[in-house]
Amino acid sequence: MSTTRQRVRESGADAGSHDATRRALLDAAADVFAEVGFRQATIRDICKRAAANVAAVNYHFGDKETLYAEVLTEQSRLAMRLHPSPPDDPAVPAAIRLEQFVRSFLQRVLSAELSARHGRMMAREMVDPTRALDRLVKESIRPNALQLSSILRDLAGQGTTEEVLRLAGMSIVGQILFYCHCQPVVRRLFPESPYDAGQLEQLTRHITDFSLSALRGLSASGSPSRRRPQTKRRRART
Amino acid sequence: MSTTRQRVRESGADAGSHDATRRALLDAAADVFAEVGFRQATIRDICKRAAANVAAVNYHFGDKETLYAEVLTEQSRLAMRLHPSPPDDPAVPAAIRLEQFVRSFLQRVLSAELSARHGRMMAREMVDPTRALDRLVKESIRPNALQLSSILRDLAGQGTTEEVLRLAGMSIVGQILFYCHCQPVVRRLFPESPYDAGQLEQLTRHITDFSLSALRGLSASGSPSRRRPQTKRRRART
DNA sequence: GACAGATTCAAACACGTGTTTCAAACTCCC
DNA sequence: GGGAGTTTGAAACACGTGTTTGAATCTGTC
Repeated sequence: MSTTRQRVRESGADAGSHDATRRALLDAAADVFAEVGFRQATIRDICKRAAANVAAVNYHFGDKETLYAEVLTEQSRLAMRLHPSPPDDPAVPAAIRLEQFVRSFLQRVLSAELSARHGRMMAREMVDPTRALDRLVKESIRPNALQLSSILRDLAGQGTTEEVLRLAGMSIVGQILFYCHCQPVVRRLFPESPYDAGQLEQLTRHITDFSLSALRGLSASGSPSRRRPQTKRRRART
Repeated sequence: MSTTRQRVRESGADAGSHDATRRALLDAAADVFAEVGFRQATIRDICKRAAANVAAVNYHFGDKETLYAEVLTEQSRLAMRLHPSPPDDPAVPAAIRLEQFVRSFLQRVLSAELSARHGRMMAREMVDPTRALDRLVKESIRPNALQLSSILRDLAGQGTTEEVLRLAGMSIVGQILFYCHCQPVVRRLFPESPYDAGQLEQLTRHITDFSLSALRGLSASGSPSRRRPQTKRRRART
């Protein structure tokens, strides 16, 4: 088992032991935070993996929370750099842009080359937020939501209200995040599910098709939301 | 601030102080586990809310994990009793059964009268599983998944493969769970979102419409999954 | 009322946590 | 090579954790 520190130091680019230790800490911390979350992660575990002393975190970052914040933004930028959202190019058909949006989103949160670190950390932030969530929303979640809105606006019919667009956006993001947030359950329900690149591509196509098909139907059924008179609310009677 | 214990004792039905303490512990534990999760919850906090001694948990339940397991199944059964899944009645149109499935699911995980305890605990189990997850999958998640499959089988066209049914099911559950798992984000993106009974009903209708519309499209487009030749994989450039 | 058993209680135990301390080792520059 | 400044290291600190202990109190029964 080679420590992160060794990997960093052997990989050349050793700009002094200060930066090497800092790098090793960031890498080890990314693994640990993704595996067990901010609160459950221990500085001792991180430092052991980075082959650094327990005091290293406080020396280089001040405290655990600052280290976490740096890891979070670094992983977020890394994921966005490796799998960027599609450009907002009006020349590209909106359906294609939606597919690209879904694909890049899925890859950011699930692709193996990132060990799904970003996705796991995001999932934890949503279910069990830390003080870092506000910045995360501002810097990466909200921009993403706005981009999806813009794609959906192009896709939907003229009469579609902002509210329907918002709901449709959440339906799409919900489908994507399901595979990220519920991975332990999906693996138990469908043990044959590989969660590899091939399946990611299959998921991309399914979510895109499912959502495009849904949007076509919603546009076709027109704007009035007063439909379905047959079902009164809550009339289950066994 | 009245403690759970007081509430229990004042509410009559005091079948001896043993059972009263046990009940108070279960209630307090449900609140705490839902608020901060199994690992972050402390026995001292639970006992303080239950107005019981620190040793009470070990005396009545053995240890923290056993208490957690009991809370989990109790809350799960409570949610299922208050908002049961629709019966598998072939006389009811599948579209209606889907709507009832979505509504009861949303109510189980989000409705205020349960303080969304069940939903929060489930969300935590999925993102950060404990040893209780296996039983949860076996006793409540898998049966639910099977019921959804049965509804979808009735809804989809004849040629629909098991795999497409599975994917569609996950698309639907993903939409439902999004509002549960991502509540902190949704509240930040849309501060006006009330998360009340009215919105639950609106969500029920949206998710049902969206999904029915999607399924109609998928059935119509036929079984062959080899479509969309125009987009080669990963050709983003820029 | 007295006794056995059940229940509660304050205190303690053993351990793990984030953080701090300060001396030792190292680095860099002259 | 020496010394200032940086970085590391082992140890300790203060606190919070789940669990245990054994005495005190309560409960029901004769």
